[in-house]
Amino acid sequence: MISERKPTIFEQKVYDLVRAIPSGKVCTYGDIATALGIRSSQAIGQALKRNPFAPEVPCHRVISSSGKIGGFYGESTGPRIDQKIAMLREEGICLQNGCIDFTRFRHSF
DNA sequence: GTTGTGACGGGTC
DNA sequence: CGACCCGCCACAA
Repeated sequence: MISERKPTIFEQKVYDLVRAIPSGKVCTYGDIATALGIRSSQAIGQALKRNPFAPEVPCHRVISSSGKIGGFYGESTGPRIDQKIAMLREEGICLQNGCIDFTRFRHSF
């Protein structure tokens, strides 16, 4: 059981944006942060990491601006990352040497 | 109330 | 391209 805390307006906005990402598309922390009007992508990671909407919010569609997967879904930077990559592939997203070619899959808010 | 840290980004060196 | 610093939000101790 995950510790549920009261999601702040900020988090709710993050979840809403991430949830709005269509299948086969991805987005970066910076995009979300900018979309929310802030400059802190860390807060995005916090919100996603704390995300009480696990499968509801496709955190795996949120990646670093570097194209790296970062580390979401479950514990943290672990074997689940591979599962996420496989899932992204299923959605039509290709991995370039461990990096997502978000240049072709970047979602526009 | 203060401090430190975190799934980060961007700019600068 | 790698390393360092700053910024920014939320949460735990």
